[in-house]
Amino acid sequence: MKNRLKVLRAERNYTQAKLAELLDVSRQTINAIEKGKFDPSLPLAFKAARLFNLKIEDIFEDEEY
Amino acid sequence: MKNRLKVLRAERNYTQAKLAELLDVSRQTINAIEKGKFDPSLPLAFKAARLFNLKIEDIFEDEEY
DNA sequence: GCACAAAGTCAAGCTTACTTTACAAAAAGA
DNA sequence: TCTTTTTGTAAAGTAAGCTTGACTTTGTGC
Repeated sequence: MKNRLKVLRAERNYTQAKLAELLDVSRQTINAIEKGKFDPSLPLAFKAARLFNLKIEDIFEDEEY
Repeated sequence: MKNRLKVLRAERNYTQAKLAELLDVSRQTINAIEKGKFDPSLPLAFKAARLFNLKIEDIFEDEEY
């Protein structure tokens, strides 16, 4: 699953640590998700969408087609 | 996390078993999600959204506000 | 070049998503 | 009522999401 977290972070000048704090997860979790090591849980995806004022689909892209 | 799976199923006359098959998970997983026992993974949420031609947000409702 | 911040990564452990098997309760049809 | 389908639930196991702590690598500014 691809995602635009890195770009969204850059737009707001957030570090991985800052984003982690805002989403209430560890910095390593943000790093792992950005790096595609695993997908976020649905609740975490919702939190990110809320934070960035976007739809989940606008942040995460399902590649299973 | 609330969800409209039961209603969407009803609209299409799907049993839990049928929906499970279409989403490639076990029947118990569908039952557990409908019953609120746990949240689906993000990939599974995407699959459901694709199946019903809806946005994830139109099926699953985050209650964390 | 050096110092510091940011990003990347690893291991061990815990929690949650999901599996299979199995059985009971409820609903629906004859 | 009896029979069958559907739903609910439980136990035990595996896999994925996430944690903390620690360390290395990369980037940036002076």
